[in-house]
Amino acid sequence: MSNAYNRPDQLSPELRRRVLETARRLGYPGPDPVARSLRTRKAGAVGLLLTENLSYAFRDPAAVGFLEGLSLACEEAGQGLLLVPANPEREDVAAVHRAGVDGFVVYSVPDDDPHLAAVLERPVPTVVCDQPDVDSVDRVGIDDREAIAAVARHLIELGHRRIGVVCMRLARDRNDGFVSVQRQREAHFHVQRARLAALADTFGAVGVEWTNVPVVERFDHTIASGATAAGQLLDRDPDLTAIICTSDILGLGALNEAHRRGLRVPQDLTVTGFDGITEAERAGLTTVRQPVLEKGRAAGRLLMDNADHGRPRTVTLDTELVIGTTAAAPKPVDQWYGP
Amino acid sequence: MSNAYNRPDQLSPELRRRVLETARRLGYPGPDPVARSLRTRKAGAVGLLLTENLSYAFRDPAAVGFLEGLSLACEEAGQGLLLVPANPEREDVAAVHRAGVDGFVVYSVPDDDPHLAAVLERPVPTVVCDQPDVDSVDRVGIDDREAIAAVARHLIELGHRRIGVVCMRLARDRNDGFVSVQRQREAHFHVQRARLAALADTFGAVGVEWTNVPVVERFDHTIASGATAAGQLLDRDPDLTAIICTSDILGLGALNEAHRRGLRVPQDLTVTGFDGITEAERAGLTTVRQPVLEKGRAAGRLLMDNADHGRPRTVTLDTELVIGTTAAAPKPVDQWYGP
DNA sequence: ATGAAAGCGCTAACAG
DNA sequence: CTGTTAGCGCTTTCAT
Repeated sequence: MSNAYNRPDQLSPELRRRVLETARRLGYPGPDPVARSLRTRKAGAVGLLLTENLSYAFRDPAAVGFLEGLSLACEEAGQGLLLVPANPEREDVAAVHRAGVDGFVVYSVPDDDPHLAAVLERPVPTVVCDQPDVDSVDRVGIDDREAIAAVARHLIELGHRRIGVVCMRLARDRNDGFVSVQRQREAHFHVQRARLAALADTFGAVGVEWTNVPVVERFDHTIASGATAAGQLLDRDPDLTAIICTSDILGLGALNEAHRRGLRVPQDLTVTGFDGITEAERAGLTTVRQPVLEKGRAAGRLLMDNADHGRPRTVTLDTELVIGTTAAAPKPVDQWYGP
Repeated sequence: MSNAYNRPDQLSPELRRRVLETARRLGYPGPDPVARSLRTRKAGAVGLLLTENLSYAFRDPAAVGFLEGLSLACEEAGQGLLLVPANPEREDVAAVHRAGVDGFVVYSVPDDDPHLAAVLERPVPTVVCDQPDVDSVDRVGIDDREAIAAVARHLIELGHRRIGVVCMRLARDRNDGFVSVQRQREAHFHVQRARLAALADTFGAVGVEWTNVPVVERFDHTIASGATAAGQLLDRDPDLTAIICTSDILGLGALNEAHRRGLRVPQDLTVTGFDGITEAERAGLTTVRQPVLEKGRAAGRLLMDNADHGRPRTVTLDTELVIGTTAAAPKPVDQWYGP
């Protein structure tokens, strides 16, 4: 009977037909997938853990791109994709425990997130992407330091020395405002930490004292947040010649705020982003393009490719500096004040 | 032991702590979610079936909106969301059988899709959204006939009589080109069928012979498809004064094609869409706004709201005609030729 | 508070 | 080709 459903080749087509028909007549709804999974030890699905509310994944274009890539890989392998409802507000890890999956992909999660810990305790393979800085687990990402250093070098060449930074959340607690150097260094989001460190190094190398560089953090990753963050920077230091944002979404917000204040971009203010989302390229934002779709696909393939790897594998994807129309040399007057 | 994990209240905290610690020391990874699901008869997840390749769901803004709403509802209920990899090319229904879920949401699927049939055979509740025209199952959608009739009336008032239509795929077979009235009537995608029928009725009421109205179908739902479809219409009948598209994506393509041909919109050609996606509203497309996010949320809530309903429930959401800048009265010269 | 046992529905292995 | 059986890991019930 089981064979009729699972091994069409093991019995005659005629018999199979008869069995199936009888089963249907008896109201048998087909094999229970859960019982089957228990027996075969295969759930046929990949779990995805995000730090944000589930719905956020569909609002952030970069996350959507990642999901598209991941779903592509799942489709190739005939696996389902289970979005795990891990609300970051609550510490409720139960959803991770309840997920019937053969493996996890963890995307954009702080390294001290209890959900991440719960995933790592599960006896299934895991691939982390971007944020978590976890040992002994497969990982896919980009070279965040080098990627944003390219932006920094570009601005340095243009002559910018008086800069401000807008970054995404650095830890699980909400901290909308200026960020101490200590908080930067202790950031639990690996990507943000790496980008800030690289900016500090690169600008430090040309004599910019990083402790004097204002960095503003935003918990919510929205265009509106980017705008208020840029406003905060400009309020404190109206002489900034450039605002570096660690994401395009924030960068688009900074652009809006500049326009709102009557600042011309790039004549009066340079703005940069990070990610290379469509909206940003359309706005001409100078940014770093990263292959978000490829990241998702690579993560999925790594997970599904069951070559039992002795040591954790790492996939590092390429990025590209995109010169848009939002960065230019600072106005001469600014350079007279400069260091 | 089971109690230690599931009923913290049934035993002393001290004991619980001890049990858990011992378990961990023994390398026990926590209760197996699949075995638990088998026993409790709850998978803790909702399955989503789409007719397209999984990854398509992340490329179409309307689908993304639907997913956002659905994930919102899942999150509320603490349920996971399992994207079922149902490749429409293959007839492989196994993925539906393997899905360990407590219910299904079916979105944008033709009424003769074998995946849909497989879902309906599973002994779990199901909610269909938009496309499938299935009896005795909960449904959420909009009044497609009335929604597009509003567009038709608007164009009629403006004076358009010589129109063409671009629609999405009408059945599972690829048919990129003009559509016979019969194929329109037999369309397996309920939404497309309803919209075409409403257009026929509304224009028919003012004396436009529907058999003379060219309708072009596209299998792929992309901007590029919309462009070539519009081109096909204009090639056959350069005197068209308006092109009605059954989606914004197609409408954006039609807009592109018009520009490419040097046709001014709306002076030389009127173009309309359907959905109300952001990109369309930004382009000023005259369209019908439908609450895609609400549709997803409503579908999820309907599914999760376990009030055992005697009869199937239906949720019909409101739509709104959005007057953009892509529709205007046809040029006088056209009217001279008109019927 | 703890232990023992039944059984969820299936698949894989083996005997006929 | 067909029928029988053990057991996947859990939760629940009942007995101690």
